[in-house]
Amino acid sequence: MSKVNLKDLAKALNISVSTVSKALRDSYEIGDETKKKVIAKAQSMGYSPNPYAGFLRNQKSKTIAIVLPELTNNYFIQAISGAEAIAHENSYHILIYATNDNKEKETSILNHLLNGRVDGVLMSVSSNTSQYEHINELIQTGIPIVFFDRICHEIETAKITTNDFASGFLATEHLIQSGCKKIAYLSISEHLSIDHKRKQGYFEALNKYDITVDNNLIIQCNTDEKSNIQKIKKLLTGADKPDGIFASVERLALTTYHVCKENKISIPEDVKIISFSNLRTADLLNPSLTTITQPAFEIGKEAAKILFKHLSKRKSIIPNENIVINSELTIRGSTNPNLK
Amino acid sequence: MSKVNLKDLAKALNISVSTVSKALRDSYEIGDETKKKVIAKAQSMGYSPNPYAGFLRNQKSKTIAIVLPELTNNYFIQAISGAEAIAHENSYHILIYATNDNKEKETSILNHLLNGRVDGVLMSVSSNTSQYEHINELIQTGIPIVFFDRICHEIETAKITTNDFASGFLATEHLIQSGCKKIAYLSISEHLSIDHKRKQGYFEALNKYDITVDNNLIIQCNTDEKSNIQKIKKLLTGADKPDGIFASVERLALTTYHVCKENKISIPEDVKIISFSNLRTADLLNPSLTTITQPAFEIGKEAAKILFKHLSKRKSIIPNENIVINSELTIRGSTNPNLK
DNA sequence: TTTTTTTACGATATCGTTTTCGTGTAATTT
DNA sequence: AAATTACACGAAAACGATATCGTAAAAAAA
Repeated sequence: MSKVNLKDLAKALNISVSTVSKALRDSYEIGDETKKKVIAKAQSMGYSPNPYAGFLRNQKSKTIAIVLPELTNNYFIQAISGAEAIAHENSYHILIYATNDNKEKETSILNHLLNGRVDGVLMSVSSNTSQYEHINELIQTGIPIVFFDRICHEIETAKITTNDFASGFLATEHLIQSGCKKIAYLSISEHLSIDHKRKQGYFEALNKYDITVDNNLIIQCNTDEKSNIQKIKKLLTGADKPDGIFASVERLALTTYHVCKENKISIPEDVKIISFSNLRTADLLNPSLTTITQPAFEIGKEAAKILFKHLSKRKSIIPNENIVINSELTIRGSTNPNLK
Repeated sequence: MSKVNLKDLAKALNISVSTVSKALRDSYEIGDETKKKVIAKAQSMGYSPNPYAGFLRNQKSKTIAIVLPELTNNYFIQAISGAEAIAHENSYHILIYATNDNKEKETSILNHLLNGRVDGVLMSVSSNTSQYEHINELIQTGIPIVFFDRICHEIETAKITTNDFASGFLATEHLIQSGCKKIAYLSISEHLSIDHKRKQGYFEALNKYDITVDNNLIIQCNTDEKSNIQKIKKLLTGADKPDGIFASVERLALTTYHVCKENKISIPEDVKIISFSNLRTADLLNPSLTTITQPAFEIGKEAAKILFKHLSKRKSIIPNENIVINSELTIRGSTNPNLK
């Protein structure tokens, strides 16, 4: 009913607060009989320790933050889900924050975390973040951070990614082997390392097959859906249209699908599409979408595991480490008419 | 760098801790000059108040919990996203918990919240929850709960839902008007009020058009995907197969799509499908899916707003209230071959 | 001038834990 | 019997911020 604290318990048992506390924490200083009595009473009175009092005392909050560009994104949600599973195993709590891909909000959120509200942070940076003082400040305060997916190379800590370069290469090579000669790349942001690596993979594949890079085929997209539609429409209805598209993220592939539908461009006949994606309905789309799928759940789990490993060691400095978990190519109808 | 507290600030300024505290909270007791000095120093030393100290003092954590059956669900994610927006406006923090649709985990999570870790809870109950002591206990501790979507009628508080009955009716009527004579209902759980209401709407529509209810067409599904596939396959390949399916939740519609694909059953020619769904790719599916879409983002916002309204009033008891935000029917290819 | 009020600040208790240290009793050693 | 050690517990000081109360000095009222 009303909240029971140690004092109430002590009064009910006619012993001191410190004895109750020690009994509940199974201290060697307390006799077995007393321990039993205390535990029984705690049970019957429904005692549950006030978390904040403990945090104040030990400076440990048993809480981590997950900071992400957006929530309505299949990849991030799966990653959160993986991290949640590990957090629950470790009796940790998760605070969640969305930056809306906005550096100001991101900075504001990190500043709110400076004061010890959380013991550690899992983070994917926003796509327009190119300076990192706000992140460094957090680390210098002694709050460890683990990056996943949209990482910061400039900061020394653990980073979990997928094999972006190799996957970018593979995706592009798959388009080439499917007969594409003119392949466009839909870029999400020039500031993001993942985008850069995927694009490098794309270049490498073009190079291997002696295809010259055409800068007009590299479309710089952003978070503004309408402008993306414009750009992709222009690309697909222009004079020099591509026969293959490699979308760096799921959202851009879906936009492309919409543009194609709108303009009666048929996939894969007119243009083949491949995309990084964690869409569960990829195989139900019209046509089904060929994807590079990241093991998002595993990536979330791994990031959380590394963070907890260091938290339990009371080491706030996480040494630099790059962990790569490979993505998988699944060929479907958007690159192969037989699988449509 | 290292964390600065009030004491450090006081020492640096050569004034007392209480003066610093009051100056920062803009108390009338403190002179303007002192205030300015304090604020400037706080800025320059990077002072940020320790949240837990304040919580201990005022018993307010500025944190709420969102407790959900699962995270990898479009509806819930949009709802979280809506709640997050409101929470951020109110400078509140969000703890997130997934019950995995498991009553034990749900109970364990709520028990962890009993001790004042959060000021309030937004919740969608797990589908196998039929007893509510764990929820009542939380409320009696003085922690208000607002339900959304999967609500508990038995508990007196605010509840946000969509017009489940009317939408169930509308969905079924749409199938009937599209020519269906034998309509199956895919139920998610017999314990859930949303399922019950949607089913009642289904009954009502059948009744209006003089179609007798056939219990063999009401398929009781659950969280086990494999068993659902079995049941739906049996339904669609059996002797008495339906020509229309109303899926109570998105997941079951997607399972049905998979079963149809696997067994060469064509939608909408062989069977028409309508479903409650918040899938962003509904119009890109093959065929595009006719949906009843809940305004999930709005529902999350509304739930959070109501909770915060009561939290600011310091009233821990939220009077019973049923708020309904209507869903929208979008007709697409799965019920209309022309829109395929 | 004396008294009252206002202004501006400091000392301190408090929130609920944990933990260090102290202490009285009983058990063991010399 | 005296001295030492172990045992079981209590008192009290933290953790950091806040709010109540008290009190000098200055200002206003008498």
